[in-house]
Amino acid sequence: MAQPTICPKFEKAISLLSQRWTALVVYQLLLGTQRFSEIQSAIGISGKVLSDRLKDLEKQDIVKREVIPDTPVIIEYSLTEKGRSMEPILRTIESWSQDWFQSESEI
Amino acid sequence: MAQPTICPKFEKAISLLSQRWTALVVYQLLLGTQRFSEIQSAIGISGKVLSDRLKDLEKQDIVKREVIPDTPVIIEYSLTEKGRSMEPILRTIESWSQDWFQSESEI
DNA sequence: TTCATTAGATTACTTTATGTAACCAAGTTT
DNA sequence: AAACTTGGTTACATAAAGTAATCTAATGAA
Repeated sequence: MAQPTICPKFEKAISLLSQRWTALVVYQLLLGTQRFSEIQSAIGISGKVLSDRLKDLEKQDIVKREVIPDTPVIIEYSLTEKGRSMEPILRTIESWSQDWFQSESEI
Repeated sequence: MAQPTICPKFEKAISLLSQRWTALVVYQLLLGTQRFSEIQSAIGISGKVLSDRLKDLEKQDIVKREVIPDTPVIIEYSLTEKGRSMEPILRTIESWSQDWFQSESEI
């Protein structure tokens, strides 16, 4: 029984998206350029994990990190073209969640 | 600075999809009803975690479990309507992955 | 000069998730 | 009875994520 193997590109995408916080960080940056602490307080992620995720996402060319010499230094994060290209994925999830999940108040 | 809070429905969907293996299990079941061992060998997941995931997905009404009294017993897993409604999400990820990821052989 | 402040990040440590491999149940064949 | 089968579970090891304290480098207050 030769199982059709799962496409490696698809697997890479899935493994990226199934890493905790990744999708929420990208979703948050769809709103525009943000600083470390803005992302942190918006999605409620710990500094340690946000730092890890942003490094991963930078390495994968999804997020761009820009250092602005001010005092204290300002670091701005934004989506690259590849990052922005993920918008349809997030929108599809968003719309599915509206159709199929109840809000707490409806329970 | 009142941060707009992230929608709870969306957060639920994201937390479901960012659980390792969940998306791949659903993707696999889009091909049709399958048995435990078929899913297992198709996506390379351990029995323990597959068992956990299927229980979660059943509880969330995404997967249906059917016991067929044969010998040894046959257990068939399939998607519910809610499960099938996730297809657009998987297809969007699939298409994004084709556009933005290199296959190993292209590196 | 010394101290406190700041944003971004790291470190040490705890808790949770996942992986591995051995084992179990119940019916069947040998 | 012993061995085989599928769909699990269990015990244990490793990896990932959470928490809280700490670091750095520039600056301004005391």
